[in-house]
Amino acid sequence: MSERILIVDDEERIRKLLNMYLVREGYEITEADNGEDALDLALEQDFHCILLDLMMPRMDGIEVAKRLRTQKSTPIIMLTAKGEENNRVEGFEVGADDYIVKPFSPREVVLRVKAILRRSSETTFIEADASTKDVIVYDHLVIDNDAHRVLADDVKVNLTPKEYELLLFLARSPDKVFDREELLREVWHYDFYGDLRTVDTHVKRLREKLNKVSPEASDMIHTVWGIGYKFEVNE
Amino acid sequence: MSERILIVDDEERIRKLLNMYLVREGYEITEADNGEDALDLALEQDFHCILLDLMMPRMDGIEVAKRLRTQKSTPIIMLTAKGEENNRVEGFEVGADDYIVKPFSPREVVLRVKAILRRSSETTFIEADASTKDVIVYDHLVIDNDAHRVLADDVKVNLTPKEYELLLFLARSPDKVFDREELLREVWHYDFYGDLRTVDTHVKRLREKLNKVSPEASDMIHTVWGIGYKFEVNE
DNA sequence: GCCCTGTATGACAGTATTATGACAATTGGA
DNA sequence: TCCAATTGTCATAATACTGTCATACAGGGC
Repeated sequence: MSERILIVDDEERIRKLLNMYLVREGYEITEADNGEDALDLALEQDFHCILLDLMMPRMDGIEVAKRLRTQKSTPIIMLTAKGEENNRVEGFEVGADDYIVKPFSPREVVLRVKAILRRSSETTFIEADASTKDVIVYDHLVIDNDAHRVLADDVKVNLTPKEYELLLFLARSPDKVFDREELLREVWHYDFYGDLRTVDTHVKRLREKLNKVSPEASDMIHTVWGIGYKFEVNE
Repeated sequence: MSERILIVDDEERIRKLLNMYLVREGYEITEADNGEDALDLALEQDFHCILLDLMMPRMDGIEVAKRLRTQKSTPIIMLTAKGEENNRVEGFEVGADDYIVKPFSPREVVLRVKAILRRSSETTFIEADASTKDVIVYDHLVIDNDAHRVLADDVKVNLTPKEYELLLFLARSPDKVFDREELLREVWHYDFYGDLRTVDTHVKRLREKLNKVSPEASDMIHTVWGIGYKFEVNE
């Protein structure tokens, strides 16, 4: 029996994007494009989680959450545009369980949904994620995400935000090929519609910086001809 | 089996904030928005710790603590607004184990809760409080939190309260990056909704004062472009 | 080898982010 | 109350980062 998720956003584009990624994970999706419908749906059906846009015409996310909370405790993940972040606290006040700032990466949303569902299903078991320090270690490359620091052969490499994000994303899924479109969506986030070749340039700059310190580290970023790039561990 | 904490405060905003941070640490949370419910809950269930607001309608924290203490010795951390501090002594009289003044930093609360739980679990073993001395020592920088004094290359640096708090906060989590929002929440406390750039200005002033005495000490405060700041130890 | 397609590179202009300095508001004592 | 220190905000200057494009280069099929 798959878990049911309600997606609420007035932008169809966002709904479809989330839908696609969540269906792929096996969730059953329902969509609503306004707060009123969302509230009705959420009250009459039992969803396991609700992805709720903050800003919507007629009834906004805060109001939906507030009213829903008088009846049910369905987990809510608020979607909020940058700049609306001041509503963040207000969102938590009315009982949102998590917050995602737009534009998000679809993969990130999937991870958060999973986290919420896990949390609400196994309230007994605690994962001490305090100790889960976020460090990726390979022979010639270490990425410490807490410190936001990259070491190639023990030498610090200064990366720009995009270079860092790109490397982190690739390194988190070693040996998996991503095409440029996918990378733009994940690293540049969904609202970026730029030149695919932008990725190439960033890969170039990233390799350049790594290569200066450690050719081996630089070589971990492979070009897959005709497809895209991957972070290769073996060999 | 996770440890159970009861949060008692009439302000929902405060409850949610504490809830969020404590859940993240793996604690199991129960909330109450008034003293009567709190007392009932605390008597019928066994909590490992109670976060108790001092000022509440109907039955205040003092009264709750007093009555609870006739039956149980559950550790109590009192939450008290600035200006209510006169009740502090009275609070300790009725058996509060610790005191936190509002507005607090969420992280601070987590630390105190951990401390209380640690203390109550190892009542047999006494840790020599010499080791608990709150002094942070680095090559070019010493922060003596007992004396509230900062030495850069053995020279005393006069910092304003905010500068001091900022430095202390950063230095307590070396190599970890904090964004401006997080710093505002932790150093400026949860009720501050100001300009994010306020952080920049304080960092500037802090660096200025440190730099005058020890450029090395000043350089420990790193800007992480696109993210925020961190206190860097290595290199 | 030759061509076609895809990738790497280098330069540049535009954009975003941070540092700084000045000022007003606030606070905390004397 | 007034003064001095501290604090928050803002405009501006100084930096750093990005995306795009034109061009050079490389891989693969024939």
